[in-house]
Amino acid sequence: MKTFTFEPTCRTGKGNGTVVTIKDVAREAGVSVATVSRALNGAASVTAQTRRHVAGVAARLRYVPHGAARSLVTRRTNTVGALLPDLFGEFFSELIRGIDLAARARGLQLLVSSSHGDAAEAAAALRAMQGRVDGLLIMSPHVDARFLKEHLASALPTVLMNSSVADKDYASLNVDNYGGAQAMTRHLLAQGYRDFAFITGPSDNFDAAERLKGFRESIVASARAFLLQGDFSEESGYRAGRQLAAMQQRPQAVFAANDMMAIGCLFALTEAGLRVPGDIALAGFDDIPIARYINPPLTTVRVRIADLGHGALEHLVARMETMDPPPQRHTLACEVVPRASTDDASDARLPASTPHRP
Amino acid sequence: MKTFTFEPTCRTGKGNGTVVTIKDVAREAGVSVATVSRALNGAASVTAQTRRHVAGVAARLRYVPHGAARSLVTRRTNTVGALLPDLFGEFFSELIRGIDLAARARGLQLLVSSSHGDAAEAAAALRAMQGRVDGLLIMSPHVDARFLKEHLASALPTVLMNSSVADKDYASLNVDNYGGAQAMTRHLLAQGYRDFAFITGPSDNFDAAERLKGFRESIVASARAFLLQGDFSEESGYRAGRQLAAMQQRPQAVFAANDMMAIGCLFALTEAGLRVPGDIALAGFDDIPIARYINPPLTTVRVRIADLGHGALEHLVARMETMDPPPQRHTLACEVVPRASTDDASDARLPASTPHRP
DNA sequence: CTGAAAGCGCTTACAG
DNA sequence: CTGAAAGCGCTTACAG
Repeated sequence: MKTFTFEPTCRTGKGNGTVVTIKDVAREAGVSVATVSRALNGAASVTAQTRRHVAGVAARLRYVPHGAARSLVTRRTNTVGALLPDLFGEFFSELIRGIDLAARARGLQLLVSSSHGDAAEAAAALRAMQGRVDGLLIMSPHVDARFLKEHLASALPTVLMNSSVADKDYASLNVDNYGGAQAMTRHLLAQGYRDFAFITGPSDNFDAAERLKGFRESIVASARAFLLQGDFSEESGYRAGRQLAAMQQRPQAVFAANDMMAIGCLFALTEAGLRVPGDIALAGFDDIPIARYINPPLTTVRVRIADLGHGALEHLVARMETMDPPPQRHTLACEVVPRASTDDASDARLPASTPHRP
Repeated sequence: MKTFTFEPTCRTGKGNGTVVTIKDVAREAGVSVATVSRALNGAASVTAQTRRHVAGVAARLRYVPHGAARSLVTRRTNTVGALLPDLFGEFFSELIRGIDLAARARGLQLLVSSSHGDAAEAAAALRAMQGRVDGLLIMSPHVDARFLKEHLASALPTVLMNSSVADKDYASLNVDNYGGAQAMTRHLLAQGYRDFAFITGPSDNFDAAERLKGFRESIVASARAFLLQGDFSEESGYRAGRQLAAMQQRPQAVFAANDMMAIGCLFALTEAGLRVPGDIALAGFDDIPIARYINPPLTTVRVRIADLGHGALEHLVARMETMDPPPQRHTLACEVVPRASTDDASDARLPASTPHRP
């Protein structure tokens, strides 16, 4: 209530929208700013009575601490950054969700940044985040060990997600793309398929390379395989499917390096009058939600994407708490989900694929 | 190179990971911190030569400005916050993508927060963001005008997305749910359907209420309609579909308040041996990607979700630049996307739905 | 248990 | 064109 006549900005004014600071609260409450700080931050040394009083005044004034000021002195932002290549589609949706849930549980805010078309953009994004976060989660095809040494402050805790960086200085959490592709290949072999086509992902993509490697190294001597170049897009899968349909000697089974390509391929095959899996079996990788809904439902490798985000954040928190132990590289297992696209007899077929009158 | 023997923390040390500050750059460059600040921020008053020199030293030292310190003095964080109810699914994925793209283009960072199960959680999230962002994008079922007056600093620029808040004090951007439902209803009427079922969304959801209203107020006198309660989940759509299948007098067409319920409904209908649209037509709302891929492809109302995010951010930026004009309420149009689920003869059918041998 | 004071790393009038 | 100094809003030893 003590309003000074000539005070330029009405600091304690409850009328307009001027920012309320800790000083205003201290003045109103009749205590020092130190006491306000302690009371509001739950320091043990404050009387319960004082705490209540200060809290009441702060609430009445709608006081919100200035984050930057606090960060400046505490050296903590309570924020983690997530540097992602894109935000489009289910994959990133799930990834962010996993990260967000874990961050929330830890009381951390989440700063996101995406759409880095090239290394320069990624570097700019990295720069913009540094000095604003306590830790960093990075997923980017443009990022290698050299890039990180160049652009990342070594003091900033960081965890790489699905990264090809194998440098001892960086912690990471990767999906076991190799193991997943291997498991799928063995599954197909176990079903009796011996003649394969593999639709690859982009040649510069680490996930894609690992999946290809897992496939390649699991093919037994008695089987044959050839590659079709793709780029993870539905479009490229469609093109591959057209090629397959045009062949006179078609493979028995197609393994696409991701679900979107498998779906594109499926359209091309069906369009050409081929039945899946009757004429040709088809498998994907990722288990995106659509995989269950298409006709026939798609056999694929399930990647628990939200778990990747969650796990990476937990890993990051561990590093933020103590940078002492050397960075660790972790791997997240995936599993084969058998559905109708590789097996006519599968129970996994959805009712939608076998309509009949009652 | 001027290293002082007893300096406790090796500030200019390029060896370890201690934080480099503007002082270190100033000392190394042999200028004042003011000059470093000006040079790095592109002030016009600095010599090109000085600027180059300072920039070189800063780069060599891997200097990154401390965001909090800068924010404290500039009163800007260059960050906007997005308060969302959830991050699950295509809708939020697209929304965040739209926001992120627009924010990037404006050089703004994006702080996200989600998963507010109730008003208390939303309030906590709101609090945590204030004092850390220059503006706020809010989408939350728990937020009404009273909540905002209570928890939101009036000085913080804010834009509500898809909000029922009609208070003159708040800016907003809403999808035209009413108009979309109206357009779909008229489309179905134009196709000759006269007997409808409408599967509603959650009763406390604003989007759901607007869609229902749009449907209700567009039904002509010669048509009949009844409601089935849903909650936007696929599961609830499935239940509605079971109910429909069990009726002896089925409606000619079902309009679900969102695509996920339409998909659940489709499964139940197909499972019961009913053909869509032969026995019963089906329409949804949202045009999520799956809508195109199911069999038959789903007639729906397209909501340009990324545009909602993009538009809301642009609206917010406008308010951040000048709070002078009174808050405005904008609306984003949507459009009917006719597909096979309401029309056997539609060209929109995917090849996948008409397989045949060559 | 509380207060006065220093200081976090910046930017920006104010002089020169 | 550049520097010295004040100050942004907090927290935290340091005294009492």
